[in-house]
Amino acid sequence: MAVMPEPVIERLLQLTRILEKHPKELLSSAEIEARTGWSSHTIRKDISYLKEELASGAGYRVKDLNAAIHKALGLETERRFCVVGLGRLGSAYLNFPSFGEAGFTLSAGFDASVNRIEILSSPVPLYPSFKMAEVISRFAIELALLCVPAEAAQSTAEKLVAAGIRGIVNFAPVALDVPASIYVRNVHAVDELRAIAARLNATNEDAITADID
Amino acid sequence: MAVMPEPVIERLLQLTRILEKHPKELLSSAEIEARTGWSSHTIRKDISYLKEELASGAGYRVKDLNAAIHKALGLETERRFCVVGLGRLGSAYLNFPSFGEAGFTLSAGFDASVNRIEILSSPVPLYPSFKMAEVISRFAIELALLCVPAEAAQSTAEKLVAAGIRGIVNFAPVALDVPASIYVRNVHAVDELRAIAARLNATNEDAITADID
DNA sequence: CGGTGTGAATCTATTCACAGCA
DNA sequence: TGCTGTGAATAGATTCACACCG
Repeated sequence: MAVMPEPVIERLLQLTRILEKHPKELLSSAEIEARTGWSSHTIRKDISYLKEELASGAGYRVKDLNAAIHKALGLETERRFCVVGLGRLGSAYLNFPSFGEAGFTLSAGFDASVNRIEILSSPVPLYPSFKMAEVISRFAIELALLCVPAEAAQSTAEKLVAAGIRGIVNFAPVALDVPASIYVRNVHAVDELRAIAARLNATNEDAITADID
Repeated sequence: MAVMPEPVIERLLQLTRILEKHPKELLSSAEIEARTGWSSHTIRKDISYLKEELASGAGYRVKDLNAAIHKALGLETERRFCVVGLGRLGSAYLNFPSFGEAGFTLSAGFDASVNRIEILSSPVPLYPSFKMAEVISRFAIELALLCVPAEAAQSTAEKLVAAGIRGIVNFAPVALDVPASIYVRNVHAVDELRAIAARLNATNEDAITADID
């Protein structure tokens, strides 16, 4: 199989969101274009990487397509994760629905403050931070949502890496410095606002340039 | 000026995070490579789009570089935003620090439940959802953090668009269907976990393939 | 026909190589 | 000498065009 380009993976991942909620049985590449802005060519090409029989004369069979993407991207394997840092954001994720249905099992929560752990009610066991290494290896936890304050993010990330974690979703607004073998995805509301602001700005500048021409 | 490619914008945006925290006065493209994994060539090329004098024989002047990126990407203009949906996640963002220092002003919070609004303590004024259109236009709010439950996301997004919002950071795990002129950035913990899982999987498959060869 | 599947062509981004500057 | 700046070369992703299938 030709190796799947990075952007293709990102799009297929997003596509599953649409497939999950799609009410009808079939969905054509043209409809996906209208919904996402990606050209129907791109979508057909993306789906062709799956190398499966998914079409039916009038579009893709939604269920089969979704299953094929899950299979190709390895989303079928159940994976365990933990939430580190149980402030407002972290405790919000402790109680977030929809992890389970996506094949992710929340196995533990950690916080530096023993007090905080005792106060919080949680559907999963909570531990003080010093037990991180032990708990992560005992339950074979592979992924972490890092929700500690900015100051603590780097040192906590290092502890996670030492404990054998394989991927981190970083909610703290700092760039983590970890080995290249660890997968990090940054999620910062501020960065997202900035990304939109940069685009609003670009749009305005284009308009100005167009006026001058 | 040659138009700045999309990926360049993303990288420069991320780079500001590193610059903000960098302790020294100078930073070379080689150091950035070690920190981010992007090749020093790519970084120099990216920075060359800024068309400014930023080097000093031994690397870039951190402060100047940061300022130049802010200028080029239009991050200097103060922009107002609101938080829509004040459940656990939304109320966590009401109290998030670091928006202000990045040039974003939180101007309002909205929730469908009047009760909830009265209970919450908040540093900014809170309104019931039916006042969204009025408040957004009165305060010239451009951006929104959408933190409502999945079921309400689409209809709320439509109200935001009608109210004149220009960009949405969507925390609800659904793909929004909005006009192409509205900038949407999706932030879903589940999707980030999936993206990491897909990569873990790819790594394993490569290992297996390598064994076979 | 109204769709998909896919090599080939085009367009875009990254990498290279080396000139030039402190 | 060490590092940036940038046109040119390479690699990579998207788009196209058309064969093919239900």
